[in-house]
Amino acid sequence: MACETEEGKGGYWGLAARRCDSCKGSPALLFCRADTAYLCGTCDARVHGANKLASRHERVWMCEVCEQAPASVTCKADAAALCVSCDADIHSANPLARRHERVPVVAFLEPAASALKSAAAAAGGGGFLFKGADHCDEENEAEAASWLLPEPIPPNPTLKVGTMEAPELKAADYFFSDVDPYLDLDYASSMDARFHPTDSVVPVHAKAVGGTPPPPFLASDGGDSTRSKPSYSSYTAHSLSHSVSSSEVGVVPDGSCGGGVGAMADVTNPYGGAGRAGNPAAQMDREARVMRYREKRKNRRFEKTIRYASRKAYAETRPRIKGRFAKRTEREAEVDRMYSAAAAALMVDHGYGVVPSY
DNA sequence: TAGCTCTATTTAACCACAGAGCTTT
DNA sequence: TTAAAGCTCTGTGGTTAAATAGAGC
Repeated sequence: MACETEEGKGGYWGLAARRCDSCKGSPALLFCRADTAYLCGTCDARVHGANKLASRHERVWMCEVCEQAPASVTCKADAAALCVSCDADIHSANPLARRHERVPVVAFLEPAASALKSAAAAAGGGGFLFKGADHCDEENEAEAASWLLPEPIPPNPTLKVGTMEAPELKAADYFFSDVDPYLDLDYASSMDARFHPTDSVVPVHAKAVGGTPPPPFLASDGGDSTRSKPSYSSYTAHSLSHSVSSSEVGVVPDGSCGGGVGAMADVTNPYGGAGRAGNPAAQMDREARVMRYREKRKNRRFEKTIRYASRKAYAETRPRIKGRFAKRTEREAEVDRMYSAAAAALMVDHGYGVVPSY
């Protein structure tokens, strides 16, 4: 799948990617600091493979968002290399984005293709670079991208998957490697509805801290909190998810689309609306929505999360018959009540306060 | 190559009940 | 306007039947 299209169409959203300073034809893939030049993969290999001195030129990837400037930081949460401008724009958008851990981009000396492979390996195969090598992902991305592209783009029969010398790969495989086939740009509203804040916390915890949200569980590896998995903490998972959704909605309104229905309608008809692709406002809106979607996708969790720890506790202690919940017998209920009363009294005696009766 | 059988894997439904949230008084 | 009572709905986990996929003949 190639996002890059015929000459003149340029990069995504109609924003032309910066052209290679050498061949003037292909989109620039990287920036050579020594030469102060933007180069495509082919020209990079040619220029920096010419001699030993040239091969020691430090190069950095282009910004994955604007494709106009060299990347200056790598955002771990977004798994994307960003230029100064895009970094500022994106990470000042909302509180969650501001928490993204970013590290200065590391220049590389090896040829672009090798650097890509290294980056892909470093990302554990799931990184933002070189994902086009995965055929299944490529198909899914193709489908997803087909929903997003402002205009239908015929597949490029000359493009081979994983052929890194094809600079066209960059725009598609780098940028859309994050696009989920289950594209749902209206995800925020639906999730907001589903996880209403008033129903998203374990009540006991919320009360215990007097309304102040407990600190989120951090990843055991000490990594950045934006990507950490909560360990048995429904509060963390859902309060975080909600904050993402609500903040995104606040930052990037759907504009003229008029809410969820409109947004979805726009997605389902990406080619609709004559002249939309050429409408800067529409493009910006589209860009914002895709960015919002990517942000959500980064925080999406597929593992089961527990919203109510107390209910989990009840469920685990509840009698079952062939896996199904069974009614407690009167005797069991009586024992349970006695135990609960005794436990409550014990806790009161020790100053723990009264716990909800089982 | 199509059709059938068998095996392995995945998915969804079922159950009772505590508690949140809403409505009524 | 506030508080209390009553009602409705949600979420929780282990088991199992049903559905699906794959292999072999």
